[in-house]
Amino acid sequence: MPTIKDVARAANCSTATVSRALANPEKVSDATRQRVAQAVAEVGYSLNAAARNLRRSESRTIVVILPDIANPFFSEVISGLESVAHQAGYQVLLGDAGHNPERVKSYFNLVPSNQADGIILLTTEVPKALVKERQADSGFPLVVACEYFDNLSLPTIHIDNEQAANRATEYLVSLGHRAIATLSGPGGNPICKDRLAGYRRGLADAGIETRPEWILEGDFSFHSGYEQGRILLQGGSQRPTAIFCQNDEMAIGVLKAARDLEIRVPEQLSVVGFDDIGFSQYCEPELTTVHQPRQAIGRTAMKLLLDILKDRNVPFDQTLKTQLIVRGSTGRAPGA
Amino acid sequence: MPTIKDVARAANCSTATVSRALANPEKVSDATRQRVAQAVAEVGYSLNAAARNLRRSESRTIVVILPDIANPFFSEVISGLESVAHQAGYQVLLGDAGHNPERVKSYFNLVPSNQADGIILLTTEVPKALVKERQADSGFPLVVACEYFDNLSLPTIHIDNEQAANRATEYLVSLGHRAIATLSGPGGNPICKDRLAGYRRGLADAGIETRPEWILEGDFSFHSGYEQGRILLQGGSQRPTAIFCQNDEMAIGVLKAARDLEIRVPEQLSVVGFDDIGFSQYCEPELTTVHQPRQAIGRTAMKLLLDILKDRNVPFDQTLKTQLIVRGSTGRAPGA
DNA sequence: CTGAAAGCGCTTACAG
DNA sequence: CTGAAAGCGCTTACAG
Repeated sequence: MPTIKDVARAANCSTATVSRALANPEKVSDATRQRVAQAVAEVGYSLNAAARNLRRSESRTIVVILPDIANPFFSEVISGLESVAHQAGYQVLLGDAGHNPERVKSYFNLVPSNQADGIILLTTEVPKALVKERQADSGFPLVVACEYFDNLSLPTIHIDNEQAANRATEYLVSLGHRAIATLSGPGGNPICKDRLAGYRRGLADAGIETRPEWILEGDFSFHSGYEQGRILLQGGSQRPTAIFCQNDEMAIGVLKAARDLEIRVPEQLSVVGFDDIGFSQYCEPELTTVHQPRQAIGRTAMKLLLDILKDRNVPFDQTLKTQLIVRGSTGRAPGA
Repeated sequence: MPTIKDVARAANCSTATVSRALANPEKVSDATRQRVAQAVAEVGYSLNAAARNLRRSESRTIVVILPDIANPFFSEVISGLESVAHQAGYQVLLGDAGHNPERVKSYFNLVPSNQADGIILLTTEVPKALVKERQADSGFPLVVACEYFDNLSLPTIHIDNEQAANRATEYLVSLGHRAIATLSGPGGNPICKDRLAGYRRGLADAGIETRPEWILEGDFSFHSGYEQGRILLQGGSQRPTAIFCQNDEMAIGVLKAARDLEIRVPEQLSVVGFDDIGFSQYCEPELTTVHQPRQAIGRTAMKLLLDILKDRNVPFDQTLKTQLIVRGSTGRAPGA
């Protein structure tokens, strides 16, 4: 591989000048700049990033840690993250945590090892100690998005999960439903607790008592939605007329369970999801769901991290707006 | 950040010894190894990867270029790629091409700039010149998977697209269908041409003439499946009784078009997809489709690339097996 | 088994 | 506007 020395020789100048011509063209005369450009082409030079990173002690790389690359929720968040990063001259390294704490640890280690300048965390399924030592005052460039940690001080981009879940529940109430079940995500997750709280408040405000057997927990997968949906729909004396699911995949699993049990949606059962993934418009019936501004979440999170890296004074956390999208999976309660 | 010097001081030895203790523990005495380990913990050392990369001129990073991160087909391929890479001590940098040739160029540039050791290409939507100069004999470590380039000599992992499409078509014929349409992916893509060829051969072998108006092209999205599905299903004098789609998302779009037009699947229309994405079991009805061994494709591709990097003698390209999965979206032809 | 020393390819403060 | 030189933090061939 040709190095900066080869370019300098070909351009008949020093390596310092080549470096300047490439990184700060305005610090160099027109003639020199042109000679260098030509020499670069001539010898087929490309800058050795390892050397630059070592010298500058920065990598212009941001690591984004995902819980699971297969989750369709994240694709648009990533697209938002990447657009801002690339514009600012940063690359994005996507790290799939794959429910593996060791892997997460090794992604975090990319920062002290000078392979990444900062981290965006899209999951809270990480060793707690790892994050505790890296709160805002530690100087570790870390931004959390989509989810958040209880009782930790970390810059975070999120939505108002309690409010969004509450609106969804209120909407079901407004359709005359009173037998409203819910399917939560993993119970330890703060956003799941918030969504559950929003559901509870929605029922309480309508004077409806919650039933423990109508509050089930899944793991955000199609499959768990299907399994828990079957339990809700064929168990016990009374059947719910509506189910609020904490994400779209589980809601789509519930739709399938209803189909298997020959329960018609929305005539006999209303189903609401959360996220508005692309697929929610292609299931049968189309899914009523809470739309999250996923692009914007990604863009805002990356902006925040880049601002932190530049030591700019930035808003510590930001809450973005959601919107309930009404489609075919919800209707008036039977007999209402 | 503490450096190797700080560790050497704390362990009362040279930096060379520290380096050895960390990278080749067997080259160092037990006592020294322990002193170094303790010193590392004491000063909170972590190796500067930029310095190591510069010195070794390798990055232990593989870049995987995806056409579009939102495409659910790739998640499992990636998981296969990552598992092999991590085991071998490599990281994976996922690059979203986003239909942007400039971005692809910059990903390729990571290799000469010493930020990546090799590239795995999961799309052929890249500037042709970029690949032409990097064929097998160029020494550029590049492996293509899932897709391939016509007339270029590049190590490739793929399936037999012609055969898989042919089997799917034969299956429809065996159900008594003779009015079989197809929905292709982007026509310039070699794998799409192969699948189309398999379809044509299936019809020819059954003595059925192809009809140009029954060979439509989409872009692999839900939406294009829906649009083209409507055209196939409401156009002209005769309606096809079966549609073979070149991926699952388009097939799911076709299912929706059929629903809108009140055409019952599979009673009045059979639909076959390709890929077997997770969603194909949760649409209504469940999709008959060609299963691709996505994990295995990923694993095999990464193994091949790592072998190439180690200069091992390796099979140049490998074809993995597919399987037709019969589900609820196909049935006997009406009146057959 | 260990150390002194060279060198990977850049960038940048300093001097002119 | 340009160059000489130091130095970023490692690894490794060489010598002992």
